[in-house]
Amino acid sequence: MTKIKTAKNSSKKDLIIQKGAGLFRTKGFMAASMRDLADEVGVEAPSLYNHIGSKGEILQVICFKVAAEFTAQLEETEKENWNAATKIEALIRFHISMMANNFDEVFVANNDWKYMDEPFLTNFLNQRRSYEKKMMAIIEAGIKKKEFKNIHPYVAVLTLLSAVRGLEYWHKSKKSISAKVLEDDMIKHLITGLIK
Amino acid sequence: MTKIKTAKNSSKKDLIIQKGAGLFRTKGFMAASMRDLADEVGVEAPSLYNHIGSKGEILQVICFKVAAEFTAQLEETEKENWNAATKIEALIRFHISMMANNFDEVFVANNDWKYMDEPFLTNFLNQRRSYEKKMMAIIEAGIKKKEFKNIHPYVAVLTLLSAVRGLEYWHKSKKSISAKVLEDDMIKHLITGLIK
DNA sequence: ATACAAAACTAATAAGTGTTAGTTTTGTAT
DNA sequence: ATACAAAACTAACACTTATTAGTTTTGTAT
Repeated sequence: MTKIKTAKNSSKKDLIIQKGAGLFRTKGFMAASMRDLADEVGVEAPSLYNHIGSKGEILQVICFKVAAEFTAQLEETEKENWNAATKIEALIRFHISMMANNFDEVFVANNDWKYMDEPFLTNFLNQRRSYEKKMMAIIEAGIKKKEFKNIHPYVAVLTLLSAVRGLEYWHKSKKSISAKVLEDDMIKHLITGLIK
Repeated sequence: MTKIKTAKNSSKKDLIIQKGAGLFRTKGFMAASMRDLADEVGVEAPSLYNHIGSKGEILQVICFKVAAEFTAQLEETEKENWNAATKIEALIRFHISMMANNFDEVFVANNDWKYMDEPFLTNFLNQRRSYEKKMMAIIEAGIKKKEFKNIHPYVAVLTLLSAVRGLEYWHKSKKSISAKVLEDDMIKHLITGLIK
C-alpha cells in the first residue's frame, strides 16, 4: 500500500462523508454517533479516524462544500448580462436542483451549521451573509429599473431562500408531484410575486 | 405547602418550559443538557424532576402547545366568510405574529419535533399533515373560483409555510427593518404571487 | 409550635460520547 | 518472498448524559 493520499484512500474518506451526510440528515448532527456512522460505513468506530480527524471535520467538509457550490453559481450568474428577474429565476432554479441532487448535504448545511467549531462557524456565516448581500444587490437593481415591486430587498431574499429551503420537506412526500411541476409552480409563485 | 398542583407549582413548571424553549432554540434539543437548563432555572438538575417527568416531556409540551395554537387559528379562519386570498393572508399574518411573539417555542417546534418519542411524534405529524391539507383546500377553492393562479396547491402551501418559517432567520438581524415593513412586504410578495 | 408535603439538595447509577493507544491484518511495490 | 505502510481491529479512557434514591430544607395550614 504505497499510495499516499489518493484514489482508494480519498474514496473511503468520501464514503465516510457521504454516509455522514445521510446520517446527520436523518438523526441530526448531535444525535448521530460515530458508532452509528461506523455501522453504515461497515467498520468499527475507531477505524474512521484513519480517514478523518474528528466528527466535526465531517460537518465542516459538508458545510463548506455546499457553500462553495452556491457561491460559485452566484458568481457565474452575476456576470451574465440578464435582467434581474432572469437572474433571480436562475438562482432559484439552481437552489431547487441542489435540493434535488445533493439533498443530504444541503439539508445538513442548512440545519447543523451551528455545531461547527470556530473559526469555521464564523467563516461559514460570513459566506452566507455575503451571499445574501449579493442577492439583495440583484433585487435592488431590479427595483431601480422598475422591474420589481418596491419591496424591501432583504425581505425578498429571505422569502425566496426560505421558500426553496422548504423543499427539505417535500422530499419526503414526493409522491404524486413531479419535480418539474414543483419547480415551475414554485418559480411562478415566487417570481410573479416579485415582478411589477 | 398544602397546595397540590396549582399556582406556584405550575408556575415553576411553566418557568422550566419557558427556559427550556429558550435553551432548546439556541443550542438545539440534543445539545441542551438538563444541567444547562437547571442553571438557567437557578436550581440543581435533579430538582427539575419535581416539576417535570423527563427532558422529552418539555419538548412535547412545547410542540403541542404550538400545534394547538396554529390549529385553533386555522379553524377560526375556515369558518369566516372570506374569499380565499383574505383567508390565506390572515393565516400568513398569524404565522408571522406567532414568530414574533412566541419565537422560541415556534422555533423549537419547527426544528426539534423529530426528537419527540412515540406516540407523540406520530400525533404531531398527523396534526401538521391535517393543517397542510386544510390550507390546500382553501387554495384549491381559490383556484376553482379563478381567484388564484393555476398552481399546484401543495407547492403553494409549501412555499407559503416555508417562507414564513424563514423568519427564524430574520429575528437575529432585526436591525433596520421594522416588523410592519417586513410583514407587509412578505405578504405582498407571497399573495400577489398567488393571485391571478 | 407542630405537622406535613412540596421542593430543594447530595450522591450515585448505568449508559453513551468522541477519541487515543497499541496491535494485528491487508494489500501492494520491490 | 520480503518489506512496509495503510487501515482494520480490540481495549480503554476521560467525560457527559438523563435520571433515581435518599435526605434535608422550606413554607404554609392548623
